[in-house]
Amino acid sequence: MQKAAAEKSDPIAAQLAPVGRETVQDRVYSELRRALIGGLFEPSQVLTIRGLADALMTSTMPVREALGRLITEKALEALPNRSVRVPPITLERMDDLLRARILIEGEAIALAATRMTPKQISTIETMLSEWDEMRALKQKKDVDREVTLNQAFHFEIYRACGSAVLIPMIESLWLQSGPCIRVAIYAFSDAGEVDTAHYHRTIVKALARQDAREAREALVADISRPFVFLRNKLEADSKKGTSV
Amino acid sequence: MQKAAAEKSDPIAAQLAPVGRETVQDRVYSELRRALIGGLFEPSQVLTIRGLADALMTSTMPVREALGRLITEKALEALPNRSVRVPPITLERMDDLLRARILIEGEAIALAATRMTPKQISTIETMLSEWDEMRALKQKKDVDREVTLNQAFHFEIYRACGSAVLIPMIESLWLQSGPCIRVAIYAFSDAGEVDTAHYHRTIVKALARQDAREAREALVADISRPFVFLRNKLEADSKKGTSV
DNA sequence: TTATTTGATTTGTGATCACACTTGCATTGA
DNA sequence: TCAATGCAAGTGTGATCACAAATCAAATAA
Repeated sequence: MQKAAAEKSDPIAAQLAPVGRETVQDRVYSELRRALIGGLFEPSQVLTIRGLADALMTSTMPVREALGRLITEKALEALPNRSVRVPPITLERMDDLLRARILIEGEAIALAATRMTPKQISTIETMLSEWDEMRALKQKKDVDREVTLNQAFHFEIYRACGSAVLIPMIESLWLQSGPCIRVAIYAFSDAGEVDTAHYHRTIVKALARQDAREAREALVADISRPFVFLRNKLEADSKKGTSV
Repeated sequence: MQKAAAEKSDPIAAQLAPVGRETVQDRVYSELRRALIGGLFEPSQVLTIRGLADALMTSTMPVREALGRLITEKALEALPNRSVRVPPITLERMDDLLRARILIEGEAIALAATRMTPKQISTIETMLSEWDEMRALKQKKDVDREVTLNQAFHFEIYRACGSAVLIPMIESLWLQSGPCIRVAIYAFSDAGEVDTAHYHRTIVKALARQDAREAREALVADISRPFVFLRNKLEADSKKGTSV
């Protein structure tokens, strides 16, 4: 067992090649998670185990376990028929989600404000310029990249709060609001330009000053935007037609 | 298909006998959940799929899916060996859990304070007297019943907050702090009597007055107790012996 | 034409099997 | 005596199968 001997004598190499290999189940779970946060599935869409298994080139086994996990996180919904779908959007649910996000992400950024290192601050400052880059070549909106960049920015901050309890809850909330957000972003592009970078800049300034109160307020403004926008849109739509 | 016809013509009966039967997986999941919240497993205990399957008289399939779900909720922990255990108790984790619980359960009870109906208030008032009953025959402390009653009291309140997002998060937090709580309750009984009913009575009074602020403060006092108690105990223990 | 029924297909669930990896213990060697 | 080696039991993971329930479609009856 030369490999084990090498790991024992060289703990650094052991860390570089961690013993825990990635399972198929984890890959499927991450894949579905990414798709949900990015809003690649649309609300009320029904997912089948065999369908996903074919799409992900694996058997049904890893898929059903991943689906079960996503259901417990309320990222998916189990219908009484035993079929699973991505939860539909309702006004009540949106308000509920936004309130929870304000509460928890607000607390996380307040904690982060007092704990972020200069290095971490400069990391999120660098991210700001990426928005400018993206705006420079704004011939076509790259929604995927917007979502990814926005997510990276927020979680870089949340990670700094140092709470192993809050962060998974925030991930769960993003998972649940993913479908709504994607719809809202598409609605944004119809309604003209909206400057996410401006909101993020305000957040960075507050964090640089270690001003927890300002940071929280700026964050609330940032995450509220898509929700209030989508809410207005849905209410306008329901006025025009009686049906949803 | 007379059954389908009956359901279609009688939607009430359909609700009384919901089509979704309980699966074995759900039963296993609930069982493990209950055991964890009740603290029947001790911290750092390793659980095996086949062992649980035998204990629950089923095959490995429902167990592995239930374990996967509990791992995503951070109620259990996946070690790099691929074995799963109930997470060990650390001071950092306890503080982290308590802060999150104060934040979220505090918000839930504040919402509930403005929404609870007189009927709901009287329900939790009834629960208070059960504590007195239990204290009457206090020859032996019935920890299981204490845990169950405490849980029923709190969730009767949380349900009234009307948030489909906050309640699952609270359940997840209870799942995570279950093992700690059990340890703390046993420590309580060593340290003499502690009057849970007194704290609950204060909460009920505040809720009856629809005083959200008072209710939140009383709740914080209630849920903080086992944590600060256990914290003191752990710190005292670590002073006596260098090892944990 | 419309509503009902019947049959075929699809789908989720649970059990079992095969494989790879880990763990623990006994044997062997220095 | 002690460390290293090798074997055996145990464990998690993924695939496949069997079965029951649900869904859909065509065919039949009113």
